[in-house]
Amino acid sequence: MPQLLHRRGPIPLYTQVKEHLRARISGDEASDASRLPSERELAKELGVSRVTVRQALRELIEEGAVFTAPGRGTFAVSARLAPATGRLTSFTQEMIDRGIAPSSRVLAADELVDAHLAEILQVHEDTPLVRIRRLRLGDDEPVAVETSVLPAELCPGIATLDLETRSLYETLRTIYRLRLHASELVVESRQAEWGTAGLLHIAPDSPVLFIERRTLLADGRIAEFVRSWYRPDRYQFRMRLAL
Amino acid sequence: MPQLLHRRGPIPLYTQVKEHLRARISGDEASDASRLPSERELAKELGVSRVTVRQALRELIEEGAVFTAPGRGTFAVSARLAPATGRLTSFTQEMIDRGIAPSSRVLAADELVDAHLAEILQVHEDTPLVRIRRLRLGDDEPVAVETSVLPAELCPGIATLDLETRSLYETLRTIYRLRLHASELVVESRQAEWGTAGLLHIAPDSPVLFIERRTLLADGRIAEFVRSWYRPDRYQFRMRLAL
DNA sequence: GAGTGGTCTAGACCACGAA
DNA sequence: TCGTGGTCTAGACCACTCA
Repeated sequence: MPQLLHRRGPIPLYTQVKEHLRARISGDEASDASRLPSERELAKELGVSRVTVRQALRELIEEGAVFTAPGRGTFAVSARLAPATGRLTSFTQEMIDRGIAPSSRVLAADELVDAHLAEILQVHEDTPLVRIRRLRLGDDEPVAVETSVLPAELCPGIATLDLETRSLYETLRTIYRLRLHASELVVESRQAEWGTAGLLHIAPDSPVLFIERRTLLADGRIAEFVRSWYRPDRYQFRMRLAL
Repeated sequence: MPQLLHRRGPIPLYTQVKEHLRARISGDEASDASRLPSERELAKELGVSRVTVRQALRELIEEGAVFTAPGRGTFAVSARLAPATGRLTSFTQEMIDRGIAPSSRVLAADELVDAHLAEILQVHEDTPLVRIRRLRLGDDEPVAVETSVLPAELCPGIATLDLETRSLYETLRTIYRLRLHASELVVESRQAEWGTAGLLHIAPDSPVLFIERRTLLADGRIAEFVRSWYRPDRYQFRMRLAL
């Protein structure tokens, strides 16, 4: 058996096992719902413990790439693209995935104090906030209007940075070292207001997809509150969820 | 230390540890982002192995209830409701959570053969299909119109069962023993068609939240394809996602 | 340097499914 | 009956954080 696994390297063994299994699965595309070797066989074959194999399998299960059936075995979910469940992609990534060139135009970026917004962000009502309003474009056509509000202390000076080509998430992660943890979304169907309709080049009162998002840090603090209005013909919200 | 854990019972130890920790977290609501005892302490205190504690913690992390910081410790994400990430709740459950009494009226249930629908369900074009069209109500007011299409072989005779009080998911799970695995969703904002608008008691062309859903079995087969039209004032799509 | 979570090992017993 | 995944144990070493 080839020695594929690096035991001293920086990559955990179970990650290597996972990649090995992923390659194996996509190699066998022909066979439908093909069974993988048992956990014990894999452990022996790769020279690792069964616990390590199980950790690799657990992550593949979470991604929807395989499933287990107690008493029967582990099976690949083949013949389909299996995007990870419950993961959120940014506007930027979403556009790239669809083969559309994303860009942004900053309409406004200012600092303010607002009791209502402070309550939404769960900070004291006189906390300074940053508000960024952007027009999101796909292939240079308007796709969405987006207003982000953040506590100023989390990202001092963000309004002066380049927010037209860089993703806001990337900026928060790399420049401000914030560990973004989860998002809470509310998705609605609404009528476009006059101003929004004008920016999106649609008729006032025509339907828009309205998404409200709060992004949380690992410790539960709220990093940003975003309201987005999407042109329904240019953007649909897609998601894969576990049951 | 009290003997809280049943070792012979049907409930896995790590589940009991998880519930113990959950109770402990919600007990300490006052202390903010409070640190939990270390994994080794918990293991000793509860008389289980560290691996078992880690499995409990892993599930709490997935639910967003705690987070870990290597070298520092494990912390509760306190002072907030932390719904599980990436989980989908049924219409029935969603209404109950909001304190609204859900019900349904079956508008039509028939068997058909349709090449276009068969393609969506990824079955042969002359496969018999079942189509169920329902009006979903909350506190006896119309909330949504929903059309479900399923391969007839997966659920023979379903059209004759009670679909007004029982959830369709529950019926598929308990009566037909189908293991529902994941859903793929597309959420859009649309104008209401004439017939849909009438059923929902809204004006034609007013915005509706349109959700298209394909539910997959563990082996990748498609169990159902659902199109739903929601009244935007009575239903918003809520979700918590990992980043 | 002491304590933390992250990784890894070599065993063990159980319930379940298939032959 | 035999093999499967599910659960559980008692250890071990590592990189990291914090005092």
